[in-house]
Amino acid sequence: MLSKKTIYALKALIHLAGTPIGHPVLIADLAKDENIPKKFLEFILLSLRKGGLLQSRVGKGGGYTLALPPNKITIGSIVRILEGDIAPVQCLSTTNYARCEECQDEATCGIRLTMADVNVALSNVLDSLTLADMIERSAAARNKIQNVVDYSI
Amino acid sequence: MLSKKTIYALKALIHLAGTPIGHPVLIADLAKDENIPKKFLEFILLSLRKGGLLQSRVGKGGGYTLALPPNKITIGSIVRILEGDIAPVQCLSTTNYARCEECQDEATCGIRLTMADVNVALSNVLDSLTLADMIERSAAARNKIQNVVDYSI
DNA sequence: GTAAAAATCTATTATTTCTATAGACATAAA
DNA sequence: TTTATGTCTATAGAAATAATAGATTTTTAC
Repeated sequence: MLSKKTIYALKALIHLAGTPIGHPVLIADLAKDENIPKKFLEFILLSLRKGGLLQSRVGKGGGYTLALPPNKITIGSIVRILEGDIAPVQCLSTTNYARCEECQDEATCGIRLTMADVNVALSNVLDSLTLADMIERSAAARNKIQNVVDYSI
Repeated sequence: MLSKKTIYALKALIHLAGTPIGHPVLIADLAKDENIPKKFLEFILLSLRKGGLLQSRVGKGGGYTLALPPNKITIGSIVRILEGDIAPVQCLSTTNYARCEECQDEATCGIRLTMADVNVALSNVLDSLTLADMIERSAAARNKIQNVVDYSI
């Protein structure tokens, strides 16, 4: 289950993707528009910037913008930055590996060997989806509803 | 990331799968053999029993046994019992649905529409893997190592 | 060069979830 | 009727998540 932090990040990124290029968005505005606690959002945006997904400018006229086009920002990269990892067990993590206290021998641990499949499946789907997909799907759903409404009138 | 509770459950189930049919295992023995805090394990086994994966008998000669053959116990069912759910957002959960406070309209929420794909991928892999797979893979890995050792002598 | 606008940093608190423990209770077998 | 066992209720401790506060630095514009 994704944490609130990650959901906030996704909402913020979707918002930023919808603003014209060259127009930085203020933390305060983003917080107000998306109903995210401002100080918490500060921390989230900073993480995303350090993770390479956002650019920021300090001072008057500053704010946040995407560092990449939306179709180059994968959901996987977002989740990895905010949740620390994707792997179902830490002994499978590449970015955050730790030996599992619970098993004697990693090489023959059935849990690990099986969770490796889960890890691959999850990584594949998360890395194949992008911010652009999120926006497209939302728009497509809105269009569909709009058409149904038009017909029914 | 799976909680310790779920890892403990997997270890316990693997252990139970390895004991002869008709021989219930005591909580105390399981706790000792697998290095799981006894009281915590009690709670876990009870959850698994209520979830239909284990059978128990009270009193002398009692203990726990699997309620199903290992190839009928999916990893998905285990995770659902211990973690409550698999869905990445609660508004996609079938067993534990809750409306998400963060979105105005579920039908057009880009996060939800995208996470639906993740949910399907995750469910598919978790429901395709079973306790028997865990055991087989562990055995296969042990065999492989054994053979390598034999050759090298 | 000074004032205002903005992000950034450090620290702390509050809340929730996860992990673990204790003790009383119920059930079944010998 | 005693002993062995799982079951239940309650609670405590630890860790992670969510949120807040205030001081600091950077940049622009006047």
